Amino acid sequence: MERQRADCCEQIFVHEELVEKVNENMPVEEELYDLAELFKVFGDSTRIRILFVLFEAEVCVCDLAEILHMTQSAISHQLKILKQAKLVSARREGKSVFYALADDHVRTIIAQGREHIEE
Amino acid sequence: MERQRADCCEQIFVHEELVEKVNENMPVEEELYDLAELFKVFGDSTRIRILFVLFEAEVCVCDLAEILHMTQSAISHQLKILKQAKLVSARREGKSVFYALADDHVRTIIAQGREHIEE
DNA sequence: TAAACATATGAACAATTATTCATATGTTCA
DNA sequence: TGAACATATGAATAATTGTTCATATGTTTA
Repeated sequence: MERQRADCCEQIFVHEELVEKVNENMPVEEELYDLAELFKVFGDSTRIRILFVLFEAEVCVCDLAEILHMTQSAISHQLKILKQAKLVSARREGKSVFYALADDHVRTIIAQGREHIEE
Repeated sequence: MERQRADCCEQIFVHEELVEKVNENMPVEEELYDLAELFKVFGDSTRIRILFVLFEAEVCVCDLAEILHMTQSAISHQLKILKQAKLVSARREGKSVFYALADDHVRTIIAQGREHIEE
């Protein structure tokens, strides 16, 4: 098996085999970007707290604001981000808009995150 | 069952029952913060790309830099963040330092993320 | 020990982002 | 229709963050 010389290292560490495997399994640029964007959404404790409320029930914006002791505007801005990431869905009922979890990936991802930090 | 009046809404949306359930299951402030910090680490495409390389093999810093076409310094800074989050582990071998995935939560979390965006 | 190599790190800069404030949009009801 | 309410949103600000550059630390070998 031919090996590839790495420009930066004197030693021959980068096997061509490895480079091929990486290139095979590395998602395309766009998916990498989308993945990072998705996790960025989980990377804010206000949004995490919103998700934990939605784990229990479908809730309207003003109740979220009240439960989390934050302004309506701050909650609304964050809900927009959660909705764009398709982590929550919105349903209007009269003057109010009720938000709910969009699917169960959210629970799994957060559960795995909790498992990781509890080690 | 007694219901609680929300200050912000005229309607009675916030049930005391719900508030109790939320307070029961909402992690404490510190865990919420740690969770958000963990997901922030996944929220950068350079770090995601590093993880995808480590899915295939244990790799040294300069090879990561070469494979990902980035400077050694940029990679090293990101590896520090991944290591602080205990997502990767480091092992020195002579002049080189080899990085590897720390555990399988990483794979699960990224797999769930991919599933979510591929819908 | 000195030189060469691999990695780590502090400072600086540009870019991104969460919240606040003011206000706009959308809905209900008198 | 107009007033009251619930939500959404643009602009501004402060705080955070990824990369680069220069350099420090740690290791090997001649």
